[in-house]
Amino acid sequence: MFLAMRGEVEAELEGTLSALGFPTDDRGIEQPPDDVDAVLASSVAFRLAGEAGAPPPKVAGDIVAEFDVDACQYIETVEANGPYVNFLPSDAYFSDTVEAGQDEEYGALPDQETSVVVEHTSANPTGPVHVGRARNPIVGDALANLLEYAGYDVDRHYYVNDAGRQMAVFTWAYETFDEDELPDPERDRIEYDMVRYYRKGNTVLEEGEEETVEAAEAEIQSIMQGLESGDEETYERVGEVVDSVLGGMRECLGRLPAEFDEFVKETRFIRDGSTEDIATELKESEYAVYEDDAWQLELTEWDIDKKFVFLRSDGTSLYTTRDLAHHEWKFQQYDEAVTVLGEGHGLQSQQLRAALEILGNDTEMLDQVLYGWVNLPGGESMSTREGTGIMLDDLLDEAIERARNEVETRLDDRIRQDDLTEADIERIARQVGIGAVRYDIVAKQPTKAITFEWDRALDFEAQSAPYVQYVHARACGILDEADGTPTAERDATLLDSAPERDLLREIARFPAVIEEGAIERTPHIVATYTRDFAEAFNAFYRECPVVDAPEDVRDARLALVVAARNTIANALDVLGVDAPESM
RNA sequence: GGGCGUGUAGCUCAGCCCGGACUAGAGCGUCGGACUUCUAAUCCGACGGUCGUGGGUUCAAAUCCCACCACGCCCGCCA
Repeated sequence: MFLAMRGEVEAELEGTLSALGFPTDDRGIEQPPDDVDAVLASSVAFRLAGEAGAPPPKVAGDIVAEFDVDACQYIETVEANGPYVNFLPSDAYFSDTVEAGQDEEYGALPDQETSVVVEHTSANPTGPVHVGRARNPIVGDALANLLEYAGYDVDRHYYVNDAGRQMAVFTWAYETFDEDELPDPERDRIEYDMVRYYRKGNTVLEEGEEETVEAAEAEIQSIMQGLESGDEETYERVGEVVDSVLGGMRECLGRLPAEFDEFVKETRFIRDGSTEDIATELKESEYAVYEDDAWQLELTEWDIDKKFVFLRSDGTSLYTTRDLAHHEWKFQQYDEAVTVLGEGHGLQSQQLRAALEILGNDTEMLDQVLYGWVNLPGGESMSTREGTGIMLDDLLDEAIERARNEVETRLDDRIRQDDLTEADIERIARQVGIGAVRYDIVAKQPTKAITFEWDRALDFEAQSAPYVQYVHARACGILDEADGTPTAERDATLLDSAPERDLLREIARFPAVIEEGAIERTPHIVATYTRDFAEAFNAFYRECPVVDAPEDVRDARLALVVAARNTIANALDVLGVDAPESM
């Protein structure tokens, strides 16, 4: 109802300002601080004071006098408080919020009739997913969820870099070394098995005998040429390595869970000739220069000093050239494209954007969300090739293990008699453990750098997933105890205490949080919201008994609890965090 | 050197895009309280801040502009 009320305030305030002869472009609508009863307020009187030749409070008074409250369903009164114009909610605001909240889909916005592709993770298929990369699927998945809630038609893509030198090295190594030359795999899954060849190959290339290295380089070059020229046999050889490693990584990401609608291979854009077409088109552009035997783009017009090489001196394409074809392909199929990528790709993403513009694309369609690295204490970075870093599998295992200990130590203190089975304990440990990891990462602005520390990543205290999950479990506990759904007869005017009203206000603004997060591409504001919401719910829980309340109050409060449960369940769903019914 | 990002309580972070009720909010930690009650993974209270520094714009700056400092990332015919 918040969105509806904001619409009313926007429209009526515009009319009011216009009637008073003021400009209407700046209406100064904002959310007042917590200790003010209003849902919305306007600070426009400040800025109009000069024009009106009157002090702000006088202007605010004039606006209040002119404002037509009767035209608004959700505004009870408008009042001036010093220079501010405050809009207070009507009974309908609260009762409609209760009604809207009964919908299990509450928070989902109407269909925007816009398709958007969210590309995230896209880690090179060289080995197990480590924590340094894990921020990408967690942020990307939450962003995709958020856009879905906001009414967009979302596809999730993983762009597979299967055409670069890394994969040629990997293929050569896989075909060259015997299993018995390698250490035991760290975990029984295919990518842990495979990465041993990759690491061995890189070690040999760095430290091996000259002759060995030369022979290897020749083979690697031949694989790369095979890929570039569209040789079927080469694709099959490389594809075997790529597909098996990727299969394992996919299982790992599935634990988060992060799932994809499509794995788009880079080689696809070589094979269909689109990369070559792009290169031809770029050569003809006014920004193209041929220098040092290579084709480059001069991008100073975009404030990029570094020239962008799009064809090597041997005539082969580069990663970013292929990515241009990839992006044009996305533009053809979707209305908008969002890419989540590490901050290391900052320059490349600027070059990509500029080149797409040169090719005549509307780059407004493209939104690149950058996130900072996750480093090890001491500033060491995580590397698949070097084998440094914390594996995501290990982090998740540890998180589940610690969560299980928490569940078990609390078992004896439980008041609620719902007899958790071993399977329940396992499930809760998984929900809480993985939820804590995801929440910890998604709750922060992605641009902040993170240093990985076990205890911090696995902190189950407040401002973490379990804190919010507990609210959901409490709401479920009440509904469980009340045994049965609330009757259709519910009178929202009975929900008139401060904790009830505060909770309703939080419920009411959930759709606005979804809308803002989707527009700004900031899933972390949903996490911030869940904390505010949890605070409001816990105050309600403390002060307003539900099950033992008089019948009419009980019915109203049960409906409120249902709305609260749906809200927090969906907010957690956006974040990709499970909502346990019991914990 | 250039580009991008970050800098808010001892620690981890919201708030900054779009200036206004901010006398800057949370959590952790510390100290002190609350379970015969719908789950205490909760709640209540206390302590804790030159919002990196300096200038500027404005009636009003954590928020906008400029300079500087610190840290991170990038500046490959790698991906």
